[in-house]
Amino acid sequence: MPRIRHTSLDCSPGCAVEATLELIDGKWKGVILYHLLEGTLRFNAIRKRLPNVTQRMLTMQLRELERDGFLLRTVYPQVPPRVEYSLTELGRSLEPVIMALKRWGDRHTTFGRSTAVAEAAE
Amino acid sequence: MPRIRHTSLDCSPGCAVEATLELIDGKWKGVILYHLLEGTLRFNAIRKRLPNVTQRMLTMQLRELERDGFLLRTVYPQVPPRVEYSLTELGRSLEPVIMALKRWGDRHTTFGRSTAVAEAAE
DNA sequence: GCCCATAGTATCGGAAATGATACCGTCATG
DNA sequence: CATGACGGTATCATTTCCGATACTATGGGC
Repeated sequence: MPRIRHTSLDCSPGCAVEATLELIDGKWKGVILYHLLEGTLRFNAIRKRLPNVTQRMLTMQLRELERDGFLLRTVYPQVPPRVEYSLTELGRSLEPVIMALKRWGDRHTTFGRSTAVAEAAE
Repeated sequence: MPRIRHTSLDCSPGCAVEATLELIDGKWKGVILYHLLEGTLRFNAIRKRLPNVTQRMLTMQLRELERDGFLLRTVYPQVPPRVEYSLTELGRSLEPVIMALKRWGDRHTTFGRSTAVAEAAE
């Protein structure tokens, strides 16, 4: 069952904030989008970057992202199968959002400390 | 019960993205932060801006935001009580994130269409 | 004496999100 | 003939989130 879409127009300007959040919410979507910003990736390639995601969850998140128009799923009819995921224009339009999230995380969470070094060298 | 904090350092650079998302996730936090960017607000003032939030949920979200250091809760010992919420420095540091979310929402969701007009007039 | 305003708590329950585990098809390789 | 790679499904259990509703304290005004 898909998550509740933003159907009720009952809120103030801040609503756009929640609307966006809803779309990229879901435990793994943020990171998935982040990694796809760097280019096309195969299913297992994404999996390797997300050590704790289960196959099921990854599939689900990818399908939702596809449904929302953020990414394109290309199946090559080979054996073993080959499936590639890449961002659409709409997906790439999220870059400022993703990068804002990452930048904040780098500066203000314990996660960021490691990569903050690399970024400081910019 | 508080939500799971980011305790496991098991992920790649994209992790900062998720870490940030986790902090501002929770159905109302985004909008709350957005409204508080404009200044201090009392409990019921926030409530009026979020027509669909229940008292319980609003309290919970505010407490989590306070716990995470994003806002300050000031109680004035009066009757009837008066409680004011304002952003901390850390809270204000989220402004780029919130605004990126809002901007994207304004441009790409049906929510945005109305406020997009006002923004276009800038 | 009763009601109102403010800012909450307490309790219950249902729905949604996530996790664990097992299974599937096909071809190439050993 | 068995095994492994790839990209999944199916099923079940659990965790977490969220909503509805009722209840609370206190002082002032009627």
